[in-house]
Amino acid sequence: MDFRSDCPISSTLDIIGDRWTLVVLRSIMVGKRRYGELLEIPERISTNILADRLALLEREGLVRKSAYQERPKRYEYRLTEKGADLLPVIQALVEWGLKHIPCRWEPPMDYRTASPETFYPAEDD
Amino acid sequence: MDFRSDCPISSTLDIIGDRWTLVVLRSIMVGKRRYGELLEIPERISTNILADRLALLEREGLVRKSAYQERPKRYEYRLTEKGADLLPVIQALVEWGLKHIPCRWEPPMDYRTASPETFYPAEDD
DNA sequence: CTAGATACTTGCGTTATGCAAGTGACTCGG
DNA sequence: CCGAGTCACTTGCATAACGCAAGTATCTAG
Repeated sequence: MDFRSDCPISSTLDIIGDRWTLVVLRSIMVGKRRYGELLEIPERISTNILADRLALLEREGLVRKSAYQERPKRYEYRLTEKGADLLPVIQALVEWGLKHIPCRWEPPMDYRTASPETFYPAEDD
Repeated sequence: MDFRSDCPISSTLDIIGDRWTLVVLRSIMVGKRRYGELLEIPERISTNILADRLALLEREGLVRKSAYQERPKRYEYRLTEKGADLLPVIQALVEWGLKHIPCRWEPPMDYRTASPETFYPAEDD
């Protein structure tokens, strides 16, 4: 990974600063863990972009892929601590959106005030 | 502006979710107000992208362009309340970057804990 | 052994970004 | 009044990212 500068803002954006990465992360946070589930989000992400973003998130250590069953082998994606730590960014986006864009869907309050730890319950496997 | 969904997260990202917009906003927050100053940021933004992002920020009402002198007429860009309200997003990006990316430049603490009002001192003109 | 489900990959056209060079308004020194 | 300089962009063109549709690979149930 090379960064545009050593500013922590631009560097973070070098990793997650595009149209889709945080949307995928948000979706995992609200419980969508499988590729098929993620394809069904209302933003209509396309298959190649989703695969690409999941690979990027895994490569950057924000998400971990693990088999949740054998025969047939199926995988799910879960947040790591590094990924869950983006919750404050996402929460700040929620607050800005609700204040400045009319008629947005309002997430439940417990999501808006949750802490990152809520989203990586078991780092074991 | 059309949005991918009515989720406040994806909608906010529809406006500012690219590689450059928040970097420009950050630069304005730390006191760079003129086109020429903004061109000198360490991330090396190109002229067309900067002009494009400034136009977008103005169109979306996050930034206001105003003449700071006549003869020769010169303009500067200042945050509106709507733009300054993105400070929490930027601060969250700072904290994540400092925690998870090694060797980043560390902004002064008063920037990291400031509130949006700091950045739109006078809405008059 | 064939249909269906899951999880991707490939191809290809459109949009966004990056780099270099050019333009237009103004100002100042001679 | 003329030419050089500054500021704030704009234009042209090449590369990278995104969006859509279709195809592939693996497994499983019937």
